[in-house]
Amino acid sequence: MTNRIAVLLHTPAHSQIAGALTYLSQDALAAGTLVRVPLGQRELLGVVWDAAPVDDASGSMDPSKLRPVTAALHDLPALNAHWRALIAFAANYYQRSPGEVALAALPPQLRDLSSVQVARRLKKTALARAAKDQHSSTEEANTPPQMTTELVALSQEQTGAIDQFHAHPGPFLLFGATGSGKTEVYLRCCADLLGGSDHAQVLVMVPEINLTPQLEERFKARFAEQYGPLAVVSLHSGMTPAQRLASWLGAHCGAARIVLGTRMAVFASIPNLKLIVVDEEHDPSYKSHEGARYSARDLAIYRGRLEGIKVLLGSATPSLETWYHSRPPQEGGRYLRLHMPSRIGEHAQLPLVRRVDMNHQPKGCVVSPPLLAAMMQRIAAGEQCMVFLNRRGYAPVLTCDACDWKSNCPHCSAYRVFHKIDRTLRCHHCGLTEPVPRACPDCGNPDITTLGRGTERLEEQLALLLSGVTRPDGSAVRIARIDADTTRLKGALQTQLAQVHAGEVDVLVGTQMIAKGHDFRRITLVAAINPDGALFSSDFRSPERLFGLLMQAAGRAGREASATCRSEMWVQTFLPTHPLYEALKNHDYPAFAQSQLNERQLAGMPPFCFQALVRAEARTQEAAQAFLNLASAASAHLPECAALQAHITLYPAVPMSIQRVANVERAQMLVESASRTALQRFLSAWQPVLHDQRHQPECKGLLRWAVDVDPLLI
DNA sequence: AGCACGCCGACT
DNA sequence: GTCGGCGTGCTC
Repeated sequence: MTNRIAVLLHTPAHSQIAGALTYLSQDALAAGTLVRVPLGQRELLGVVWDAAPVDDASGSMDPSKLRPVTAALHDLPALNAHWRALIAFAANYYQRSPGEVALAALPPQLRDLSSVQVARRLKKTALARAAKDQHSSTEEANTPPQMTTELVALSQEQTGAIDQFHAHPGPFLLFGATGSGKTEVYLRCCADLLGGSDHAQVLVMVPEINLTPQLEERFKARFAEQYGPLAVVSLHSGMTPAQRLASWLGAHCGAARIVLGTRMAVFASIPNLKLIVVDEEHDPSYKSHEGARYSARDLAIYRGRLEGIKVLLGSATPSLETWYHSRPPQEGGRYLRLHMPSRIGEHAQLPLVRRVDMNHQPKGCVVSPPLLAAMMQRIAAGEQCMVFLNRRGYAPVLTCDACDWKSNCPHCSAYRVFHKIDRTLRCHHCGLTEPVPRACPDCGNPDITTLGRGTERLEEQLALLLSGVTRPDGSAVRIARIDADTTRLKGALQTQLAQVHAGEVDVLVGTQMIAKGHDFRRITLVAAINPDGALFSSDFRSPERLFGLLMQAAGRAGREASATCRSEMWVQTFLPTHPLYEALKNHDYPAFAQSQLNERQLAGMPPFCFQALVRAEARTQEAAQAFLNLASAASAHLPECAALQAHITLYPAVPMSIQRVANVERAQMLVESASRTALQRFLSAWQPVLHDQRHQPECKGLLRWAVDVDPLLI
């Protein structure tokens, strides 16, 4: 037992065991080797870490207390230096322990399997690989590759983008309008790099795989043929543990040439990685909301630089951060912008954006008369309409006219939403569901009325408003609704989408769920019922998200619209001259982005500053805020923090916008700096101070806290 | 993070 | 008398 081995385990960022723990081993185990080790009463999976300096924490520990490694998973190749560097960076940047990040990046089932079981799974993968090799060699022998893949002709813009991709090191922003053929560019870039060397692998990330089955299908269709069915694997949380393990092993052992996944895939072990594609890079689901709050898009950029490979981000409405990074190089831009402004196809016109000034419509109307008339016309012509409203349920609040009672949630600082279908009041934050009371619980008044409207009520209202309209064959209008309520059951979304595609629906009502990723070719009219809310939000990223959503929704419209009848995007608004809608009308993302960037620069907001948020949850709001404010004050007494004070702004603790969820009080504190490194150094030095505040008497009732670096929601 | 140990309230 | 709440502390 001569070798001392540093091992990462799933342990939290502070406490006394945040770093690697030291174990003894007969053999010298290479860094990246997976091992099973004892910790207290348990046996855990660990990753052998790069040798620590001699005087690390274990140096001060009694050597006789060191315990031996139980077993090493020698059948599994060690995780390589690039992977370890990515884990180390992510842990450091997002203020978590390397052990937590490393172990969370491995398939969960690996934790439960013995070394023998792992060897068995691996053999399966190896056999599969052998079968695949045979498959591809016979393919190659029998048919030349160009015969097996039907390549569509590229547009001039696509060719230009691909040429630039090859000529430059990247990273790239593929800024392409909806329908400009971004996916084909991804496919070509992947194909080119996969063909460049025998074992090359690519990683393709998508926001949510269940929302983009079309992309997955296209990649499978294109590459399974060429490299065998096992060469394309998926990696996302919807998979069973066994599937995830199989995919992960495929990627790790090199059999999988194309790894397709959600944000978690950025941590996959892909030894011969040559390219990372991040589709819809602006999508907020690339940011993790629990555990280490990482941004998979940002880590993709880092990983690309680390491995010396290309990274291709794609979007029609990039995040302002990415847009800013892709400004011209002479202005300091670090990403190369590849522009594809045109839609492909015969009737490739962008939809006409029409703004309805709701100030001049009948008071209280939901669907304005001109929009209703336009929808009727489309339905009569046999075309489809899509209407969206970002609120599900029937009405967001119930209220008593007599005493001003409102349908508050007893456990959250939010209203419970009225769902007419089962006459319940449901809290969308804690899930509490109760039947609607017969009368006002406070004063007994039987007249309880609804305030506002959700998709359920909109669907009902549209059914009424459109009841007199008939389709070309004389039958009645068919209305369908898609939101989190109608798609709760597994597979329900796919079924409902199929109905829309099959033309069994004339009017589709839904939340923003329907605006994302789906290609409804027969829809020629898209309408946003009440999008103004985002313009008044306290979240400075709201306009950016709204613009993206409306652009995306507009992109749904009318890829099959006839030349004589152009497709339309309708926006009902009380602010028709707002610059956001002005830019939308012109389909001018660059103008919108520039105006937003100007505002952000003036206000000193990201990307012109860097932020971190400390969130605290406690039994009482006082305890949550006391914890944050005490930690803030204590930082002044810590030399490392005090030295950075000039570059750091610490804001006072404030309640979160939804202050209480499930009887837990929530508060947050913003930390800001013009320098990313200053913020990083501050947070690292501050971490132990934050941890120590737990013991203060004022913090009694504190439940948990977490640091969120580069938060999306402020 | 788990999992012990440990010390106070309502039940077989 | 025990079952069980979660508060503190420890794990190489």
